[in-house]
Amino acid sequence: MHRYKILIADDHAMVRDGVKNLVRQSKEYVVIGEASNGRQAIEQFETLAPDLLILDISMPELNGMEVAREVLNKNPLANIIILSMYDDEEYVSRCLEIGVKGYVVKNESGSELEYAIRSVLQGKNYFSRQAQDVIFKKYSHAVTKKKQREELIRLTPREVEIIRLIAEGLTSQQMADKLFISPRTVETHRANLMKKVGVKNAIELVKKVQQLELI
Amino acid sequence: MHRYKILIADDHAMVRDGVKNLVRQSKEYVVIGEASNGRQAIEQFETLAPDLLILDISMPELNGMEVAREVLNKNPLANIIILSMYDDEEYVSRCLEIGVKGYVVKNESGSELEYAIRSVLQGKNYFSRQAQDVIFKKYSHAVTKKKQREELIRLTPREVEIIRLIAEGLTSQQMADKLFISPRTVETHRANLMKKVGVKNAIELVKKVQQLELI
DNA sequence: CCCTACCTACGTAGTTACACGTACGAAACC
DNA sequence: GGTTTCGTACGTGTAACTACGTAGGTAGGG
Repeated sequence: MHRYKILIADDHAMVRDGVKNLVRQSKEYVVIGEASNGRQAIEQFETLAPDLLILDISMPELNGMEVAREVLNKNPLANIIILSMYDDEEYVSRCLEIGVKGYVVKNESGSELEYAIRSVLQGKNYFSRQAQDVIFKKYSHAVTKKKQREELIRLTPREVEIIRLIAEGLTSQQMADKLFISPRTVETHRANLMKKVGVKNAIELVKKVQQLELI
Repeated sequence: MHRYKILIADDHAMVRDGVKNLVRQSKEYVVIGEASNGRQAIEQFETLAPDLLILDISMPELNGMEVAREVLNKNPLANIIILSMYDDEEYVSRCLEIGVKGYVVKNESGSELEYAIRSVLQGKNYFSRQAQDVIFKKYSHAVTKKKQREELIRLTPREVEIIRLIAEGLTSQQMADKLFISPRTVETHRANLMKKVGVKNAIELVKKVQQLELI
């Protein structure tokens, strides 16, 4: 019978034992190795070729994220779950960027990790609720900020139309042809827009608008 | 004893009953009204002034999101939870933008809604796991796409430097002064950048780079 | 009826960007 | 030792943008 091979890296034996116990409950998984620092984790990953690597985020030598980055550099398809004490936004974002498949905050229940393991081995991502929360907050902050700024700078419908075309890279002449107005009118709108937004050329204008529009 | 007043709007009596039952289990809440369409929901909200409005997303007359928008327009501090069959990305995003405090997918367990009610009345937001998932996916897609594209279009360090300055709205002359190089050199870089990225002017260039950089 | 906001349009003059090239030295890579 | 990549630099001509104005018509609200 095939069992998924799991490698655990954490500098606290107690945590490793906890994970081992959890994993042992299911016949589908087997822990084939342990590491207590980042350097070891990388070495063992290469010799043991596990199906899943569970990494504590804080370890001596190399921390979990650094290990993840190195492992994923050589093996982009590696399955990695990060265990962390913190649901720090910076950590979560960076883990996402690095490409780890799971992020579990330690104070969640054990079943959280269990579920994460199952999901990741099925090819899905699993970021625990708290980890998602931080991204969610980031996102909703962005959305509300967007609204606030939209209210600060009020553009007329025509101006919105114009600025979209500017952002698409059209010249005044092209916009004029498209809107059946004089290129001079387009330039007036452009000038008004720049004045409203408080910038001094079209480049900054587009940049500003891009920022307000969605980011 | 003070009880939080709740107004329920859903076109299915069964759902309303379900919610009522759920709410009745706690002495802290009381359902003070029901509506079976969007128009009614708004009217009742204004006459009853509930502490919390639970809105089904699909209703005759006005749907839940439209109701939410109207109510929040007049009363920006209103507490609103949206109930939905779908974890559609579009819905979730729009609800966030509108400013609802909670979004619960109906096939989640009842305790999900219970928790949402509690959270929202405590002043927190609550978007159920599935709803967060869509935002999460959106975000992680963005992150991985960013990485992919970064690899597709490889810029030299100097080019990165130049493009940042372009994005700040500097003219070629200003960049030249800043970098102690000829303005013609700056223009060469600019031209190379436009060629690499595949656009035809600085505006599009900045727009493109903005997109790749974070969104 | 007045006032404000909006869309429209123009003039002049100066600045900047863009397209099309070419070219050379340094460093890195094969 | 050749090739590629990168950063540097220039010329010329056209197109586009920007700054500074002015100004008429229309729709809506007070």
